[in-house]
Amino acid sequence: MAGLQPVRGTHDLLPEEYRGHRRVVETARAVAARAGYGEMSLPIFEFTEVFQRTLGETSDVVTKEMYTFEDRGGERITLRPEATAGVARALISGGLTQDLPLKVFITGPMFRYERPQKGRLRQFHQIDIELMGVAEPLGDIEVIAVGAQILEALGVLDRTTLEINTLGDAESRGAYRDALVEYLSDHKSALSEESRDRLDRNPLRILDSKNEGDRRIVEGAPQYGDHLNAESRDFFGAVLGGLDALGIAYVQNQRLVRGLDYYCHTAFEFTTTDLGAQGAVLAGGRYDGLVSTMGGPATPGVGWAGGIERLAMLTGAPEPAPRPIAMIPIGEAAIAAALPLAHRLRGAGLAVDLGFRGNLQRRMKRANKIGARAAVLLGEDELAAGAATVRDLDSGEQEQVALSALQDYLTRFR
RNA sequence: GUGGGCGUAGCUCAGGUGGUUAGAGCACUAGAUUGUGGAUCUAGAGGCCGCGGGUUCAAGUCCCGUCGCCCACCCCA
Repeated sequence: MAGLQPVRGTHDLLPEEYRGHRRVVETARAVAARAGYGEMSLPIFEFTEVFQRTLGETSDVVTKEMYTFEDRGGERITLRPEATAGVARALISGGLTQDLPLKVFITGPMFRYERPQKGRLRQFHQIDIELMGVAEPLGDIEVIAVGAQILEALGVLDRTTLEINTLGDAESRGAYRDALVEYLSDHKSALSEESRDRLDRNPLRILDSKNEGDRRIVEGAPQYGDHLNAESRDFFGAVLGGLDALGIAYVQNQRLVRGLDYYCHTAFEFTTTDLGAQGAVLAGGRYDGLVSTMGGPATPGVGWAGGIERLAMLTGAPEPAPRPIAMIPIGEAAIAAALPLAHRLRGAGLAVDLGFRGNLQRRMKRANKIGARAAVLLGEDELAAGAATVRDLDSGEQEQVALSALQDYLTRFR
């Protein structure tokens, strides 16, 4: 069976599986639209710097997961690993800073060069909303609330836990970072190799370590909460207060740190234990520094991304496809007549299947196989009478219907 | 990048300690049934047993390598 294979970590989405994806996307799109988030589409590749600068030179995504290549003009191009940086770039290059707040919904493929496993692919799909130009905690609350509402609409909210944390503002983050580095340096020899490596480059990530020894050391580490300045504490308090007011349950998790460098203040993740090791199903946070690090005017932002594959797995079997009506001509004359008839009925909004070959029995079998709701039999007798025999494939009952009344009659099978 | 498991028909899988024409179920095609589907029966088609090398009189089976898939670490959506 060697030969043609899909590229590792990519996946064909056949119609049945794709219905599950569509349900996620359509639900999210509708919920987001009600909150005023309009859908936009972005290029799936950008200049490499767009991601390199914004995601942070030390993040895993940038250091080892980007699909980067040189195009024919010698430009360094990267397939987008996430959507937020692209929105920020569009905001700046498209002059949208004059029209804030910007509220957008995005969906499409993302690319990360990782080792595939359950719920993790190299080409995967996300839904994503971004709110830019709002510095108030009300923005964080709305964005999280929309996420929760989408999960609710998908029927999976009660299978997730909202974990939330604050990274504070730049001042708090700096103060905490200093305290953390001081503490960890005292235990440096006991840290795992990887964590020792992170001590200089990205110490906050050590809090996230799953290494046994590291975890024990982290237990005694200074708490984030103790180093927040008053402003950051108030901000976080307001966010939590808003969630309380909306009845959105959450768990504070001081170890929740975002992998991408541009986050500040609120960080959150809706997680599940039902998908194996890849538990994050919808995650995001606030990124007030992003637009300015890209060279644009200081513009606050909040947003999240949700994994469509993971959400689709969680929602389970997709809804069955709508049941068509099978058009079954018998004989040459009927075949000639069936095509325009099917065309007209389709034009009127009915789902009509017309097979390409076969006798009556074959076509009936096919009708059954595709789950047709009814069969429209068209033979010599019917043609002569200007009618068709319509058979209800569930009950087995059938009756003759004049062609002029056929369209009306068939609507009962929708 | 690191570990573990697995690669046999379109799909799900059998094929003790090597032994000659490689099997089943589902799906597919045809017929039983020339204007009536689902059920049943009959027949048929479908395999470089992932790939390459090695051991052997003999390899789907044992050994080495390689590629791929899955799961986990890591990271995240």
